[in-house]
Amino acid sequence: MPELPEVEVISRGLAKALVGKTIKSVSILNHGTVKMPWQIFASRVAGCTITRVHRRAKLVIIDLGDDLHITFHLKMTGRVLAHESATSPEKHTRVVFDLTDGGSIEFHDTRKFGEVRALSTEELEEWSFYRKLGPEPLETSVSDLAERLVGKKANIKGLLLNQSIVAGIGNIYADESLFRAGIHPKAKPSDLSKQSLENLFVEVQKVLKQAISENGSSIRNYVDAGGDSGGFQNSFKVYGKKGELCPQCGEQFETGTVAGRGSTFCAKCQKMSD
DNA sequence: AAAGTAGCCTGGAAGC
DNA sequence: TGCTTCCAGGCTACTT
Repeated sequence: MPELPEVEVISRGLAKALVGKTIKSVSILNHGTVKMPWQIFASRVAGCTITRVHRRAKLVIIDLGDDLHITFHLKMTGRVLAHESATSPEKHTRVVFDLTDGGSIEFHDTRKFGEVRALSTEELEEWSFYRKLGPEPLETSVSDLAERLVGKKANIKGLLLNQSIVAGIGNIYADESLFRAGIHPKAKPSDLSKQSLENLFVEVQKVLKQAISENGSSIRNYVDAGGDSGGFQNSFKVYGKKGELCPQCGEQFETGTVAGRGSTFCAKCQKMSD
């Protein structure tokens, strides 16, 4: 499931491949993927030239000039692929943007959770999901990030996953950051010092940066814009390590549901309070 | 206010 | 072997 690092890597790859290219036409193979009237979507993007590709939270955003933006939310299994020449759609290809140079952009999504839109700048800024997004964790100081959690009584993992508090963190990087910071996923910020919360975000930033530098994590079916896998999954310390032993203390990792998600953690190394 | 859960989807793994 | 069940999880909507 692509999170901030994977979406960042995809966006950078798409930017290299696509800026300056022009969309000729669109084929919508699964109408449910396009979260707006499909005729409007198709007519808006046809003939437009790609000026920039970037990321906000877990959204890939392709700018078509100053006032039109294609947004892709990959959810669990979405992929955005840039092809240099004609390719035939696969079973799970949902939307194809044909380019005037013979290439294409393919939105591939096994489970159909992914969402694609083409919005004006005003529509984008008024979109409730977009409007509520919290700050980017790599563009905000750990002090400011920690301040958003201070005193809260909900479990900390749920807060990290809440996109309106901090944008871009999902289950993998939440578990990894909490383990590295030595904080239990069910700990409450109200039981932790500001110092501990700042340290958590130091670890969040380190983990996200390392994952980006290793081209993201490939579990299940993540691939970048060119179809290549990432390498950060080899650096996981807790995520998906159910039944294994903690490398720090040797105790067996615990697993359970926290904030509605599968969670793995070390009950000995990860504290509930300061 | 906050926490829990169903639902959206599919395929791969596990269980029988 | 082949069937059924479970599980993965980002996000919304609804309930407690």
